Amino acid sequence: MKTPINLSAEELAELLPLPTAAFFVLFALADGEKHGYRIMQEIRELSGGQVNLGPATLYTNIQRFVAQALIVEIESEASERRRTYRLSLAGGKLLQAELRRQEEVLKIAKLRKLYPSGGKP
Amino acid sequence: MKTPINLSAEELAELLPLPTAAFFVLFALADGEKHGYRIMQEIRELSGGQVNLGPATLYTNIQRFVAQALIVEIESEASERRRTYRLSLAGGKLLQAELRRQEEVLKIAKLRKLYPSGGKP
DNA sequence: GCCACTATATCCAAAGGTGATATACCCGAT
DNA sequence: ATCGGGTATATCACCTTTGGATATAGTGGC
Repeated sequence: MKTPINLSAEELAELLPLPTAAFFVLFALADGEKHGYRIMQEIRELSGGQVNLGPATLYTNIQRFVAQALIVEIESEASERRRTYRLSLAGGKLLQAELRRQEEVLKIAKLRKLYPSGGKP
Repeated sequence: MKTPINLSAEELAELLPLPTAAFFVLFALADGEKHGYRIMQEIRELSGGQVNLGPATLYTNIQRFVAQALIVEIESEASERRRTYRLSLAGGKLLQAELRRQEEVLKIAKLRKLYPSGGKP
């Protein structure tokens, strides 16, 4: 898997909706570069402990994203034992598309008054 | 699979986050009872064609939800060839919990200004 | 009579997720 | 100094979820 493939816009659209674990990996990287283990911690924190990736889920997702060129490994940090990643342009676009998709769903949910969205208490 | 099990609150919480297909099945039922095929159409419409369940995904999800007593089969409609379902109380609670979870994520995304959320056009 | 659509159901393979296990480094406490 | 816990990456084997294909059958238009 040495050749990252640059996905077209159509191929990017076909990745939607993202599975939860995949979404959170991109989401965790959205506010800056991180190494794998840090991504895992971030996801646990972001989700209030509700989403907890095991190492298998984490690293297979990272490897897939690197192969798809949605995230990029960068050489920073003197520490040899860490591999640090950041979102690529395509990865950022994909994340935004997914967030927009999710917002559409919540809009419909609010219109249908499906849940007490902290409107006014 | 003749015995639907009533899940406790803890068991319900462990189902979060819901996989996309499972979420949409509950979501499609939120505004009223529907039969299987209608659920499928509703999901396609709700998602602007982005989510398209195959029959296997649809019916295995329905069967699982019935077994978990998250949806209930009801006898309405003279038509014999349709099986109509509605959300159970537990199913409704689960859907709301999932919607709340998703909203939390989007709140964080907005705080981090990760995407141009259609603020005011 | 035929075709497209509605409707449910199952088979099978592919994709995705998870716990267990392994390796190894770092650091603080005993 | 060493022991244990946390950091860090990686893979295995199993399971769940998903999706395309296939099957069956009723309905409605033309």
